[in-house]
Amino acid sequence: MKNEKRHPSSAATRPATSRDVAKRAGVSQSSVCRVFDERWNSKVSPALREKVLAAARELGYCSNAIARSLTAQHSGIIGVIISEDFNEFYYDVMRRITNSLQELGMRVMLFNAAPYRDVKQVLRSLLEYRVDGIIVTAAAISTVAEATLQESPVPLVLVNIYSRTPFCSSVICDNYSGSQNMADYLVRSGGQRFAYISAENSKYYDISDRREGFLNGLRRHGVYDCILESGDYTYESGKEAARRLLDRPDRPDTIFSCGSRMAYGVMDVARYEYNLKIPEELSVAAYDDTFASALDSYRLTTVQQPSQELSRTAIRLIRQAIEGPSPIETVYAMPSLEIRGSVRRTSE
Amino acid sequence: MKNEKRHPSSAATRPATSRDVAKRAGVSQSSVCRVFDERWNSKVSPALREKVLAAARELGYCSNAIARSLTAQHSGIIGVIISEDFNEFYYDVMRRITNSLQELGMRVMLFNAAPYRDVKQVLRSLLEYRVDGIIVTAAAISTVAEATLQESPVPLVLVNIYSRTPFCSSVICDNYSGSQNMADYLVRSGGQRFAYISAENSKYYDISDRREGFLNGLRRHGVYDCILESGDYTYESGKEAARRLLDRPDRPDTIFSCGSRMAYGVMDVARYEYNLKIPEELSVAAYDDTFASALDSYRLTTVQQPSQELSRTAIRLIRQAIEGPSPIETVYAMPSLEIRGSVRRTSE
DNA sequence: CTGAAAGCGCTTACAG
DNA sequence: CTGAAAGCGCTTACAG
Repeated sequence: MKNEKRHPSSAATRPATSRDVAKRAGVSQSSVCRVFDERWNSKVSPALREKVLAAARELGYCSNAIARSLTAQHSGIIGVIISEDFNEFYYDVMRRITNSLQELGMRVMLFNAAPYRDVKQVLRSLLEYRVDGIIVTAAAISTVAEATLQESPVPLVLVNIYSRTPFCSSVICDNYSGSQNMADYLVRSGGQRFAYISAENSKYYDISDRREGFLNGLRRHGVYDCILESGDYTYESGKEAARRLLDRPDRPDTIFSCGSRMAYGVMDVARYEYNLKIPEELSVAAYDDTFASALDSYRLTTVQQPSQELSRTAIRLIRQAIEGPSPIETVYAMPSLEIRGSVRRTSE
Repeated sequence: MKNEKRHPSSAATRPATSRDVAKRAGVSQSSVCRVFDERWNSKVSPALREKVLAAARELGYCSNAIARSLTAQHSGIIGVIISEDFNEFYYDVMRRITNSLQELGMRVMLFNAAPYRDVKQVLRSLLEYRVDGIIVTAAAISTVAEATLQESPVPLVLVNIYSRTPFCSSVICDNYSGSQNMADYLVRSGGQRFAYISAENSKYYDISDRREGFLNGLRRHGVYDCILESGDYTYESGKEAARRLLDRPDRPDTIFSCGSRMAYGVMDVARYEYNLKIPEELSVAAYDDTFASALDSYRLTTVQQPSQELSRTAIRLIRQAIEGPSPIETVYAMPSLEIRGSVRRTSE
């Protein structure tokens, strides 16, 4: 379906420049720029100001940020690197970061660092555009990528990337505490035989913390036994792990999964294949609160990651780093428990 | 948790320029640039090339895309405008668009056009950075925003925004056909009494097409009766609509919702409050295939939007428009049916 | 408060 | 194939 209309020719007449406006208004080019520069426009006489504004309006003047970036030696652009395979949670974080940056008058240049794609290239692109700073909000950054990032000459902030030897500021969900708190809750709710489903093969850094936090949380209550299973974060792998778990003679009565998608699989297998009642006969809980958790068919109790705190902190850290030399901070954001109906309450 | 390390000073030594490299390599500045310009680097002698590359490596030279944009009169940046309240589907579209653009060597400048935020401002920012083109992938663009976009001097492509008087190219899901095909399927599956849940109060353009396509699809099979209900796209509103529907003496046996979240609400109310078996006693289907639809607890039959075709077409259209004057196209992308278990099959 | 001039780091004809 | 020069559209001292 085509018609005779055409796009505005991309070879259209050049947009007006400050020089054009100056000529029309009968003032100097520098004066025009001063009118459009917040730091100066108070120190400009109202008369000149009016003339310039009028001329600018007539010519449809729109100042050239590219030229400004070149002379001002900062671009007003923040590079944001996300990860290809990221989920609802990271999407939410990205949305918040974009919003905040936009409100602060900064621009976002977005890059997707697919696992297979070279982070080096992405970083290079970012540096070519002389971004003022970079926020890396990626679950899956390999250690080689980390080495690359380490060479960045511009301020960097890492979101949810754990580094043994911090070379820049970062904000991280406290996965250990999140899991530990869940362990507390599950023990107090009356759990007896526990199982934990991990996703070890994943390149996500945070997995071991979630497991360690959980196991340690149990231990603090004198529970030293916990069946360990694993999947790959998918619904299907959760179902398979559940079958292995529920086929055991020493079947667990409480299953905690390091991701909610796997937990949906556990619940569906338990109910539809093993005819188990949830939570009466089996308690299920998971890390990461995704959409389906709130639906009546699941009502899954979860550890909710603090996406707002994460993004706020990331913004604060990157602004600080851009302002000038600042100490490297590692901030831990506290997750919270989202209690729903998938865990039975026999005690308390 | 702070430590003594510091971010690389943002007032660090200036990055090396082509002039620095030239000096070090003992060649002219233009030669340096030619080595780094794909269009030229074949017409450069290997000897000179080597010298330049070596010097560049030593100085850690990274060409300045800002300066290049200024002289080359194009920035290599595409503005992408998304909508604050958008869902999984739009997120997927955005991801694909970002990926493709990145692979084509273009940069993405991302803006979030919240309904309350001025599209005018977003457009202005984009124009200041002299983006080469703009892709608007937003479900919620008001007509006033449309008027603003209309003034864009740079090529524009609209994704899923319907305009009565097309002023630029766009790619749109064929909501009418999607619904009509679902109507076909539901009638052939043996549906008798139909209901449609809309979300009329939404500012989304596409809603009436989904309804009309559905009603017309029914009519083509001689079905002129369809109960009309409405919600606001949320799970809760779907539950409420379901209660009203299932309380009727002429209770429908087939419910089609214009969004899947509302359909989850319908299913949960039907099963848990009305003790209805799905699909035996009630068939449910929805527009838009989101994650939970594939879970065993729902197995919702849906109309799946063609996110890949949508993004591919958007890329093609924006490239065309940037290349030069091109006819305005309105491309319709065909959705497909994702058949699962939420609709009974009594005939055929 | 305003203007003239230099310069940001490239690209692009134009010579040679 | 290589270099010198002008210019992209701003900002930033420096005068006045």
